[in-house]
Amino acid sequence: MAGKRATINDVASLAGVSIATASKALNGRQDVRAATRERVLAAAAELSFQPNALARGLLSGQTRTVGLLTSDSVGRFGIPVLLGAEDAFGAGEMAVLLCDARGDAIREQHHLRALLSRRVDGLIVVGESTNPRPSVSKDLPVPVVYAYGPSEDPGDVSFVPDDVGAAAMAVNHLLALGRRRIAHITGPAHYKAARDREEGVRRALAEAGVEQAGQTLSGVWSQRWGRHAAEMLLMAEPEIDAVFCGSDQIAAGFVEAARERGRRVPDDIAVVGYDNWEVLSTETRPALTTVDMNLELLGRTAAQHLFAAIDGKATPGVHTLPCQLVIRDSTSPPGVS
Amino acid sequence: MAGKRATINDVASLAGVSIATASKALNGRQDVRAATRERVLAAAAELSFQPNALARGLLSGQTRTVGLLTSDSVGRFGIPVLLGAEDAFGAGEMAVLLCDARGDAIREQHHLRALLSRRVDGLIVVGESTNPRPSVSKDLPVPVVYAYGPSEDPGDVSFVPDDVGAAAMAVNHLLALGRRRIAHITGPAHYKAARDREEGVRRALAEAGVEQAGQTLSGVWSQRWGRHAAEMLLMAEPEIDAVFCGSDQIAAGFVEAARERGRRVPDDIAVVGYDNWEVLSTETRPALTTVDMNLELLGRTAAQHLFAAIDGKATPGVHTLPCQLVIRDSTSPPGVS
DNA sequence: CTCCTGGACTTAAAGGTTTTCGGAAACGTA
DNA sequence: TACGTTTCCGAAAACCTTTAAGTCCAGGAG
Repeated sequence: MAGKRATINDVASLAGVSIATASKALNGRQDVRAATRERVLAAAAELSFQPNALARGLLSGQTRTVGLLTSDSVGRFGIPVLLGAEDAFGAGEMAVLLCDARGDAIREQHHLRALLSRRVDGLIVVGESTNPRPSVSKDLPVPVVYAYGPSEDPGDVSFVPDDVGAAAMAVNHLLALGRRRIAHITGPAHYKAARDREEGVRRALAEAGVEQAGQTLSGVWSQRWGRHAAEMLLMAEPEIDAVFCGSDQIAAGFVEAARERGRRVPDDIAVVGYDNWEVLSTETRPALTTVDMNLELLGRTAAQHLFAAIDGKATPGVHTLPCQLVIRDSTSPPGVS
Repeated sequence: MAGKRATINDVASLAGVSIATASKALNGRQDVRAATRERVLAAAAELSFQPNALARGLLSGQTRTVGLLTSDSVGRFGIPVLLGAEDAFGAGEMAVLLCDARGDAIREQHHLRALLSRRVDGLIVVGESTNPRPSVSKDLPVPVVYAYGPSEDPGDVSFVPDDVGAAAMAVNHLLALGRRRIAHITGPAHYKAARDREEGVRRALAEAGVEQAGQTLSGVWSQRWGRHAAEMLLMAEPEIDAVFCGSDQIAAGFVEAARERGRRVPDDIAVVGYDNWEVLSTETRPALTTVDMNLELLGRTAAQHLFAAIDGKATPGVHTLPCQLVIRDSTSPPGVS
């Protein structure tokens, strides 16, 4: 730990100029002779001078810092968004102040105050699900962008994955493989994600004039439920030839249980998962065809729009971003696997 | 987005006092009459005044902000540490500035400069493995604490999980169950974690006077390698009755392959994993007995010691923190499962 | 010679808060 | 009345940087 930090004053003294000249030299402004600039730069290097961002921020009103307020401690959604946001900021020298509210509204309020008092230039709020959440932007002096979990207020800016479209895409993929007895297993119905994905299934099947195999099975997002649902489904609808699962965990459970009951995946039953959670999707056998929600893209987009909102104008509303179908072995056409 | 933010000046004007008095009233200082304080507080509330942390930090030299510099984009280790740190800071109103270097040294340098210019009070550096990493603390004006990946410089403060002790604990658990033919499958030998865990195995077995079943199998950390290693091991050492795996992924792969070869877990072969990565450890069948590295505790401890280092004195050196064995079905005594 | 131009540099203000120190009022005592 | 003490409050400096405005000087044009 070195001693006191050098200020621009020290640099100016060492270079034998005023602090104004030093400032101009350091910031590449014009009214400075080349020789003088060089002297200042040398002095700054010698003292390893770092401009004080607080003083700069105090003056300019811009801190080049944004807050990221998340609710999902586990980081399942927050992390990719954070990475995407960092990506978008990266070159621009932005920094991210990260707060985790852990689903607690009063802790969220607390963090919000802390961020505001630190004068962040903007805020990204990441939800723990795609269910709309209370707006936080009321009377806030900085722009806010919602990622993954949209704001209830349509006047806010929100970015969410296109669950409906992605589910339709998954089902269309199964249809293109010639499968016609398609079932759907998903998570709790109080998740908008589950309802949206079901809606996508319904649309795709309706468009193709195909009947869904059995009712949609709603449970939880776990592997255990995937196994349980598989047992029920294979009993009730033994002739199914494809299943679209609402999460990779459910899909992994389904595959395991189906195999134990003598059904081969993908030959007898093709399986599509959701999330592209790689520890599951690439490691299970067969590797899972699954929907990737492009969360990093979501984060990047949110960050870019936060930029736009900061210095220009925002585009209010809930924007849906396309997902991507990652095709792996669990839906290989017969004979290819 | 509301208009301009209220300053302490506005509060003072509204309350009809000077800014000095307003400051004292807001900060709970003594020399201000109760009635006056109340007037100031009311004015602050009416204007929803938030003190400007930049101005305060500029004056006091303390920003109540720490930087967290991580290298593992995926967040496998960084996130729990972050949570633990937030926990330790939480009440104290600290904020965390998060940067991800993504394993790139020059990006790390870049982030470091950014954090320093923002005048963070301290730094936590999270490694992507327990391999010692180059020190970053040389001539830094703020204290640094290393978590998970220790610094190469013994003068720095580092906190790492006790891999050796944890592996010994796992093996002792297997020995206590009466298992005597214990094998070890782990990750790449260039990981210190793999070597440390192997060392723990060796010690525990030596202490019990038991011979290890076969050589330690080094591969990668994946489920695929777990399956592959299982095949090799069951061929070479068919009579094994326990396996200690260097990760939950390896363990999950082993269990799957072993079952396919007709070995029952835990009746024929008891299995212990490592990491307590819950999506694997609780969801596989049987649920995995595994080592939890207590990463949140690690983060909390690192944060607490950063506090100590900030305002007092640090305790240099590499500190190992105990891990915990989480016992589940994969090591149930026969007849219990 | 004066006036102007433009370049190179300096002075000073501003940004919001905390803190030190001094001042003023009120009150009690001589 | 003069003086000391206590209580409350205000003026101003300090933190560090940027920038608008001002100064000074050399050199060119008239």
